Amino acid sequence: MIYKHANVKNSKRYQRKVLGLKAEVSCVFVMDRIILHVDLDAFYASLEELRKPEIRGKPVVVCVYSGRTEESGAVATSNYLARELGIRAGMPIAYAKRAAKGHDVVFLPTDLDYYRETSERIMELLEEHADRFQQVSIDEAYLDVSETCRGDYGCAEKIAQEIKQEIKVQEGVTCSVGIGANKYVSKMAGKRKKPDGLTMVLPGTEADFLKDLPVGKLHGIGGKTEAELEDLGIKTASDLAGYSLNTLEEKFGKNKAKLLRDKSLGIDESPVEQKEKQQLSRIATLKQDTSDAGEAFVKVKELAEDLQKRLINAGTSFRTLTLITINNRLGMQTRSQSIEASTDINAQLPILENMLKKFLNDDPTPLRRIGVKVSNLSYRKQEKKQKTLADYGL
DNA sequence: CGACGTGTAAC
DNA sequence: CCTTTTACACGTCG
Repeated sequence: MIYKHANVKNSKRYQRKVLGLKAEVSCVFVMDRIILHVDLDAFYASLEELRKPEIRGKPVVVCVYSGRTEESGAVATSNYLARELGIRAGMPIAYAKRAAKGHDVVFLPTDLDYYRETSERIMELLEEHADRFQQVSIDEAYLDVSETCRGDYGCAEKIAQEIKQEIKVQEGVTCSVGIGANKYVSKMAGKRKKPDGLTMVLPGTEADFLKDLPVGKLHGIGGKTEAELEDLGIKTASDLAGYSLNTLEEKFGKNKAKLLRDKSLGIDESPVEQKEKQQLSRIATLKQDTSDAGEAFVKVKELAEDLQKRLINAGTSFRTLTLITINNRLGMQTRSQSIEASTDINAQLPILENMLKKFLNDDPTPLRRIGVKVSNLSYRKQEKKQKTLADYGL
């Protein structure tokens, strides 16, 4: 038995089977996969409630303060009570305060170290239940249980229940789990019931499960694409599924058209695998807008310092350096330059300084935010080292 | 093709 | 008057 995307050579089950079959190797069975998506519910807010019993039962809003004024910044996560007031992730804090007026809402700053620490323990716990594992963010992961469950969705459901129970008991937080035949379907399944949900989409029922969803709710389709689809009269997943592929290709190009069609039907072949980071970046809001290169460069040096630490932790060199600027009208621009592989950003500071000067010369619109990115990374091959924070870049 | 800049999307 | 970090696709240029 061979599983799609299974590491065939290392699979004991495969070796047994092949050795047993000997001559029959040319006949290959491809087993459908079973994937779990686990999403920790309102993670930051839940952790704050966990350690601050006095705020439980209240709307809680965890914020990223930019430091510009007392209240400027955005919402990182809100708990479900706050969401009832319309307070959502990404919303400017000023708007959230307006929505909170007259209610007993708790506003807190993020404590990323605390969240990361807890996340790391939970991810380790999750990984133990998976044949293949992929952490996608601080609060989300995919688990491939194809080999363990061998097509048995009851088995997958049992694993999901165990996971939910363990996380609840050991860490005191809830999660929502989606189960499906691929990553995309498991993700969409998990969204169906939150918080503390468990939703399974059996193979063959994907299109039916998705059919009434507005296209903007499909993972990977955002506001822009939603608007373009709307122009074609496409509102729901089933509209999209029934739409002429030719016409989609004319509007979106072959690749994106295929992607859209797949999303409408619940098709996704991408494997569950932990990927190496391809870029590292830091961006920050300036205390005040400036078109003075010297002033902005002070911040660049700070950010570079920080990136340098992460670079060393990750054990990688970079070949491309990018200066990111966001002006006071919130337009983003980038200037990048490729160099000989380097492991030391500080040695490349003059390059950043030049890019910044040149940039402000061409366009002196005052900058609001500034950032640095390194990409084109190559990892030093390393002896099997301990799994550390840096491994997942959290 | 590689380098560079932008746009979209998700967290 | 609005965060941060990452991925990836696409257009363009030389």
